[in-house]
Amino acid sequence: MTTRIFEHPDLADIELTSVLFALSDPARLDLVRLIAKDGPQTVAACQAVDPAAPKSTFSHHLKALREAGVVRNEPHGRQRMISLRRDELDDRFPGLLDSVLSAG
Amino acid sequence: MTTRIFEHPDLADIELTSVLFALSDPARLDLVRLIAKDGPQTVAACQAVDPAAPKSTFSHHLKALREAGVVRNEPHGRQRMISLRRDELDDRFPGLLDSVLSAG
DNA sequence: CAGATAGTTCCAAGAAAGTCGAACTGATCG
DNA sequence: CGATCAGTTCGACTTTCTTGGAACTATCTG
Repeated sequence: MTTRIFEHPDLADIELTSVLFALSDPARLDLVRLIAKDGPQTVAACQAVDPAAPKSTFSHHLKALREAGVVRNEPHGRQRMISLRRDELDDRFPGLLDSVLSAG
Repeated sequence: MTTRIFEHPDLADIELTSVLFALSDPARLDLVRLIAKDGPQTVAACQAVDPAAPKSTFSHHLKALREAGVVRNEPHGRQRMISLRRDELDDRFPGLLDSVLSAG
């Protein structure tokens, strides 16, 4: 199913340690960097960060980021759009995303 | 052995994902908060964050933080002092520690 | 309706982390 | 020196992550 609406944690329920964990994987961090830079992307476009990886692996990383509250995953026609919950995260953890994204 | 000198990663070798991972555990994050607030502490004093936890468990967390480059662990008489590598981390990942520590 | 497309979910296997008791070691104190 | 103290390391066990192939589902296109 492509079009199902996923659960996303409420802003207030997002935990710092979960966010840190989600960002602590290089593949996931690369993905977050991509959508931070280029804006919302389809899953296929996101996969550009590691074209060799199987779809299922990628989907798992997306799930981890979504459940941690880092990313939104919403139906968009026959595709899905992945977007960063930037404003929300900035609100809840001021400066966190900025420092992570600007880190060399 | 209490007095052995441990390896600590050079600042340049500290990786963002490793730091994020080290901080993604609640027990370790609590510990980092403690020494950020109260300054360098002996291991025993650090254990105040979770007095019920066995020493060995605690020691493993310390090792994880040390190897990630978050913390320094140095001999001090018959004890050891645990200190936050704050200036170094601020230098390498500006704003990161501040945002993590100030997060509610 | 038949394909093709875009992703997810299921399942299993391997890798990595966390947990904790027990043994160990170096420094200090009597 | 012998005992104690402060912490680390070892070893075994359990849990959680990661990975990836295969099956599945929904949507769009012809």
